[in-house]
Amino acid sequence: MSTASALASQFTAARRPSICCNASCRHAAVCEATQGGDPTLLDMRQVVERVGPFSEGDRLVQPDAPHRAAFAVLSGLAKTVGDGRVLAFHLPGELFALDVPRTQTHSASVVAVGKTWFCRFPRTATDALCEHSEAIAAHLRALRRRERAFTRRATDGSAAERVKSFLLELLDRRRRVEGIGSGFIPLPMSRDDIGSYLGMSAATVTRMLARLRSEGSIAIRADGVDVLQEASLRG
Amino acid sequence: MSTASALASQFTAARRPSICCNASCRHAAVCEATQGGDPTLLDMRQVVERVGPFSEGDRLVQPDAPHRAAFAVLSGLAKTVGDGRVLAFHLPGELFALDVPRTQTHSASVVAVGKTWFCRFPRTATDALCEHSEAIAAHLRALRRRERAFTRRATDGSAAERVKSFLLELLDRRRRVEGIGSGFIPLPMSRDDIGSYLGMSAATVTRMLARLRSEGSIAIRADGVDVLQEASLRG
DNA sequence: CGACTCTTTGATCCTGATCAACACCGGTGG
DNA sequence: CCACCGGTGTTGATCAGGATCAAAGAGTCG
Repeated sequence: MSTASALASQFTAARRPSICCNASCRHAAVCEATQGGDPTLLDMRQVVERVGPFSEGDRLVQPDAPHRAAFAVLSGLAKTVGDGRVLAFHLPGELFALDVPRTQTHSASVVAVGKTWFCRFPRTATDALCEHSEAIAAHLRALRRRERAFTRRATDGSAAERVKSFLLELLDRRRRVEGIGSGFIPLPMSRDDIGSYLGMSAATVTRMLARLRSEGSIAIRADGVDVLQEASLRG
Repeated sequence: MSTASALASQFTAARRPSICCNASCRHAAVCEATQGGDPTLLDMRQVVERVGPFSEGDRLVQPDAPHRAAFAVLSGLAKTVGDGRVLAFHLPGELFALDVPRTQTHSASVVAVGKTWFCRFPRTATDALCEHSEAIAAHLRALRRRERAFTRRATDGSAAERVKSFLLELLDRRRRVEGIGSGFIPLPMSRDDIGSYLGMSAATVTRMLARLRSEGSIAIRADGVDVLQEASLRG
C-alpha cells in the first residue's frame, strides 16, 4: 500500500461520515466514549461521526499534523507507530489519539490493521462539551491518562515474560470493554508488529508462543490464541 | 555498614551544621545553588547549612520520608538508589533531591559514596525565598528539570555505547560546574554501582573500559580514567 | 603482615538476533 | 479446476553480546 493510496483512502472514508451513535449501536455496551450509556456522557453521541472502512496500512493520523479529533475503534484494530516502532495497539471500543495536550499536534502515526471502522470525535466539539460538562471533561482526562499507560513500556524482563504480559494485557483490555468473555485473544496484527511493540524479533514472538503452547497455557489459532491456563500466564 | 550506624552517622552530622556559604567558599565558583555568585541568587547563601562528614553507605534521605530539604554536593559523591538500582550520581557542585513536586516525599534513597560533605537547603527556607524571588524560583525549576534528565535513562544501545556515553556525561557535567578542565574523570563509585546505573554487570563495565584503553581512548587509573581521545568516545 | 574487598581476566553458558529453508494460505490467471 | 505466486508464519542452525562463575592480582585497613 503506497502512501498516496493510503491518503486517498483516508480522504474517501472521511468524506462520508454518518452519525449513528445511540443505544442500538451494536458496540454501545463496549464503547469507552459513552461508557456503556452513562447518562452524564450522553452528549458524546451528538458529536460523533462514523468513518471507514480503512484497510491495512491506511494512515488515520499523521505525526505533527494538527490535532483535530480523537477516535474510538468501532471494529478491527489500529496501531500507533512512531520512531519506526509500534507504540500501542487500539482495541475495539477504546478511545485514543487523545494525546497532545501541549503541542496541539499528533506525536505519531495511527495506522489501521486490516479492515477497520472508527468513530471520530472532532476536537472542537469535544472541547465545547468539556466546557459545559465536568463529567465529560473528567472522563476524557481519565482516558488520556490510560492511553499513556498503554503506550509501549520500557522493555524489561525476558522475552517470555514480555509475551506473557502482552497476552494478559490484551485479555484484560478485551474483558474491560466487552465484559468477562471467552479466553480467546484475536491477534490480527502481524508477528512483526507484535515484535516491534515488545522489542524483539518476529521469530522470537513465534518461539515464545510455541513454548506457551507446549506448556499447555495457550492454543494457537490462525487468527489469535486461546488462553487455556490463565493462571500459568500470570504466574 | 549497618542501617543503624548509617542513621546514627546521619543524625550526628546533621546536628552540627555550620553556615559558611559566601564568595570565599572554595567551591563557590562551582556551586549550582548560587550559580557562581549570580547576584539574583545571593539569598540562597543565607539559608544553607553545611552538613557532614558522611561516609561510605550513609543514607542522606530515605524513600517516602517527608521532603524537608534539597542538597548540593560540597565534596565527594552521592548516588540516588531506588528499586535496588542506582538511578543517578551527584557530582560536586550539583544540587539534587529537588524531586517530589506532588507527593511531598522523597521517592528514593540518597547514599554517600566515600567521605562526603553536603550543603543543605531546608525546604521551608527555599519555599520562602521562592515566594519573594522569581529568579530563585525559576532557577530551582530549571535545576529540577535537569535532575530528572540525569536520572537513569532507558537502557538502549550496546554496553560499549552506554559506557562511552556515561564517561562523556560525567566529563560534560564536570566541565559545566568546574569550567573546562583536565580530561580526568574521577570514578569513586564501585564498578558495581556503575554497572547498576548502566544496566550491566560489573565485569562488563571493566571489560568495556579495558577495550577503550586498548583502543587508546582512555587511560585507567586507580581513582578514575583519563580521557585521551575524546573524539573517539563521541564517535 | 594478614584478612578483606574490589578489580581484572578467563572460561563457559544463555538469551535472543539473524539467516535460511520450508509450510501455509489467499489470490490470480490459465 | 489447478498451477503459480508473493506474503506471512514456523522452525532449525548459527552467531554475538553479555551474564555468570571462578580464580588470580591489587589495594587497603586493621
